[in-house]
Amino acid sequence: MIVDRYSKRQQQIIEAAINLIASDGIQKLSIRNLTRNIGITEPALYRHFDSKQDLLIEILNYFEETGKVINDEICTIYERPLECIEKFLLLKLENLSRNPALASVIFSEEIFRYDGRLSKKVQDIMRKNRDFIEKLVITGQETGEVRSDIPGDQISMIILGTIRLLVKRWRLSDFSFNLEDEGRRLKDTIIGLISEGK
Amino acid sequence: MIVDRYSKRQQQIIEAAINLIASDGIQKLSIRNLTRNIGITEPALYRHFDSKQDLLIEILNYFEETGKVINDEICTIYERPLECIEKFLLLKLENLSRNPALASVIFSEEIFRYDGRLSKKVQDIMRKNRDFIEKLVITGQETGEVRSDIPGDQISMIILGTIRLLVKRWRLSDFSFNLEDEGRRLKDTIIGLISEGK
DNA sequence: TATAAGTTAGTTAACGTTAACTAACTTTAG
DNA sequence: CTAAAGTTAGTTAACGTTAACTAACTTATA
Repeated sequence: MIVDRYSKRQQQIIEAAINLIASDGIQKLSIRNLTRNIGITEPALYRHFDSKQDLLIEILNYFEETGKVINDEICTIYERPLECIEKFLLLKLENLSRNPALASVIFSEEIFRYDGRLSKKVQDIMRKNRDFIEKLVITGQETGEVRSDIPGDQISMIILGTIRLLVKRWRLSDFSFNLEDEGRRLKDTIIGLISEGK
Repeated sequence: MIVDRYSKRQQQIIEAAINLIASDGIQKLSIRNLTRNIGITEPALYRHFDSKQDLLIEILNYFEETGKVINDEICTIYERPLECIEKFLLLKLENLSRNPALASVIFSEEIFRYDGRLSKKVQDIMRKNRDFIEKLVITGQETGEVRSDIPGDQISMIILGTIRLLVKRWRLSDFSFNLEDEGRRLKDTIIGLISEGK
């Protein structure tokens, strides 16, 4: 799993960290916690990662890469922009559903805020999704699939903002509802809302 | 300012805390920081608040109360639900614009996540806004002002989610754009989108 | 047998909080 | 009206805990 540029132990550490983040939130992730969970001592971790920051960066990298895989996949399989937006939403929701830790990480900008490298990375990930959707919306407006009476950046803000809030509520409710089901309903509404003509 | 149930010193502490939160984020707010900023020693703070948690609760109370004042004001001045939603958005954006710390607090659920009292309070505040908008949307649908082809809860999610994302971007960009201007544009779009007929 | 991966036993820095005490007021009592 | 008693708001010094991290030594592996 994950990526082959990591050793077995590194993969194990990253996976354990993700699981801990998923269950207890990112700010409960300490080296103590993490290493105890794996069954090694704290200093042993430093044989595999130079610092906690480095470990967190690798976790963010992992999520960034899986996100990229999703986006690339969409582009090769589907052609119509509106269809791509639809698939984007479905795949992202599915991905979050399977990796609740990702929801924790997505909403941790506040925690990373004053760590330059980490907050830059989180913002990068956000920006990539934003750019991806915004481009789809704009080409959709050019092909006439997406309504043109609203600026593309606003449409993308509506799409991402709405989904983000759904995910936030899912997380705050301790994942108590089915994200994919609710997301599908919301996706249908959003697609209907931004389509040209009725 | 604030409320008269606090002493001068308590008000000063609360205000200083809000300013520190605005500039450095909520998780940089330590008793050390705060008291140094005011010019008293750490233990002196405990003459005015029993614990840090108590202080944070009071800060949240303050924001909750100003939010309530806004909502009550809207209800007495305006009648048409759509008009109320419009004013709600404008007043909230104005309030955030004047109190950037509020944006920090709004997005700190992740930090409070494992403090029962604090996370409950934050969720209360979120829920109040949600209920307020959802009710307006539903009565708007009944009076025929708001489109009825989309469930009310979804419309309220679109409204709040979109605005939330705008505020989040404003915060992540270090308040680098004019929130009220951008918000007004977005508000017009949202109102157009949810109005019945075109 | 050298190196990778682990251990024990620490370090430094920060956190919220408390104990013990004091200067400067205000209130009460003789 | 003055002196004792009490209150308010502050001080210094320290507490116990936790955080990330490290130096030095040991074990396991290729």
